[in-house]
Amino acid sequence: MKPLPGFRDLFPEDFARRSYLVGCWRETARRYGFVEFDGPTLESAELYRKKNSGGEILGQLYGFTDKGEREVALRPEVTPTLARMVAARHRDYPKPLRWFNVGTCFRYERQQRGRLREFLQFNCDLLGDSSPAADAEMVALLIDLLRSFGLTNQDFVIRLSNREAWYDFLDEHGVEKGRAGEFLNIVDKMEREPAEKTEEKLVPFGIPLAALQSFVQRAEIPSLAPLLSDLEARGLRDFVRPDLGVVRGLAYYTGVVFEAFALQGNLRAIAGGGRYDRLLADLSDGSADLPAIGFGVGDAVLLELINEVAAAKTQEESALKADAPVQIYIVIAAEEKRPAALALSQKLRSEGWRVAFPLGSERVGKQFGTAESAGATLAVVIGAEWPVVKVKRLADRHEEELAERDLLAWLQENRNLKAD
RNA sequence: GUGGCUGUAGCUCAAUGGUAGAGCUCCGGUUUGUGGUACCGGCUGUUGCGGGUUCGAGCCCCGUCAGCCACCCCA
Repeated sequence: MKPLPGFRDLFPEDFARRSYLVGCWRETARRYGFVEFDGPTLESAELYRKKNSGGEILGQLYGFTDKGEREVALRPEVTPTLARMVAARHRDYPKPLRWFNVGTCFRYERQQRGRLREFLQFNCDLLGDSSPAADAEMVALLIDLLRSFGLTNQDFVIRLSNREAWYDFLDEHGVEKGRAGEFLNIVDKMEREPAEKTEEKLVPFGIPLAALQSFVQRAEIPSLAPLLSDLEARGLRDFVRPDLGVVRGLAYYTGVVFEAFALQGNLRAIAGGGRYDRLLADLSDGSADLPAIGFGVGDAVLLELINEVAAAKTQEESALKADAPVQIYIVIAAEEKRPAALALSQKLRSEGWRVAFPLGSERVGKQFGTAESAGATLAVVIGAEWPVVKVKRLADRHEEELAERDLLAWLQENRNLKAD
C-alpha cells in the first residue's frame, strides 16, 4: 500500500523539515503583527464557484458529493474561507486585520516535482486597508519571509504588477469592462506562447500586438510608484521588479498582483498574491465590504528551493541539528544503577531537557553510538562511581566528573548547550 | 487532461533471452565502562501488477498502475 498519487507520507526527517518551514513562517508573520487563524479543510463547492476563485482552479477542485447529497470540495486555497470568516465577524476586530494561516490545501492535478495534490500553504492577508502602504507591508512581509530561510535577492525576485494599469489600458482601447477577464488571460499566457497565437487572440479586441508589447515593456508604471517608493524606504527595492506581464490566474484580483520567482533553476513561482478588494462584498452579498490583499506560499517549492541554495540549506541543517530529538543521553554503565538513572532522567526532563537512555542492558560503546545518532550534545554516564557522574560533550569528547547533585547547576552554566 | 522516459532488496544500482547480485542502511559481533573510520557475520526480493511470445523472460511484445520530465497551470 502506498499513499495516493500526489499525497505524501511524512516520516520524522520529512516532518522535521516541515516544522522548520512552518516555524519560519510563523516567526516572520508574528514579527509583522499577524495573528493565526484556521478554517475548515472541507467546504461547500459553491464557495469556490460563486463568482470568485474562478479560472483554472475550478477544474482542479478536489470535490465530491457527501452522504448528505451536498456538493463539497477540499479547499484548493484558503482565501475564500478567510473572506467568508472575515465577512461574518469583521466588526469584532479593529482594522486593519492582519491574519495568517498555515494549512493543508488540495488540488486535483497531475503531480510533478514541487506540485502535489495535497500541500501545505502559508497564507497571509491584510484586510481593511486599500492603501499602497498596505500593499508595501505585504510585499515586505513576503520578502522577509523568504529571507528568513537564508535566501537573498540573488536567489529570488518579486515581480510586481497592477491590474488597474490593464483596466486603464482596456479603457483607452475602448474595450468594455466585462471582457477584462478574458483579456487578462491572454496577457497571462503571452510570455509562454508564440507571438502569432497572442496576435490571433487579440483580434476580437481590436488591439494590435505591438500596442500590448510596448505597454508591457514600458519603464514607468505610475500606479506602482507609491508602492515602490515605500519599499525603497524600507531598503527592499532590490528585491522587486515591476512587470506588467504578471496578472495572475485567479479571477478575484483587482489591483496590485505579485509573484515570487526563483532566479536559478526552473522552479515555478514560489509565492503569489494580490489585492482582492471586492471578494468580501461578493461573498457576503454586500454586507461586508472590506478591501484586502494577501499572498500564499507553498511548502513543496520552497523546500526544493532551499535544497538548491547552499546558504539556505546550511541554515536549515543547523536549525535541524539544534532541534535534535535528544539533547542529553544517559549512559547506564552499571545496570544496578538504573534506578538512579531513571530518577535523573525524569528530573532533567522536568527541567525541559530532551533526554533518552537505553531501555535495556546495553554495551557502553553501543550506548554512545545511540547518543551520537540521536543528535545528543551531552552524555551523562551513570556507573559504579555514583553519586559521582561523568558528563561528556559528544562533539569534542571532553569529559568531566561531578557530583550528581551539582549536575543541574552545571547544566545551567552550560545553558548554551541546550539548543532550543 | 496530452506526450516522452523509467519501474530489480528499505535506499542507490548491476545482471550477452539461460540458477537474481553488489554497495549503503539496518541488526549482531570484534572477550564484557566510552561513540562517527576499520574488520567479521546476518536479514530482506512474488524483478510494480496482469497477460502474451519462447524449451526458457528481470531482459522481447501488449495492457495497467506508479514515478520522473515536458505541456497545462500553479504553491
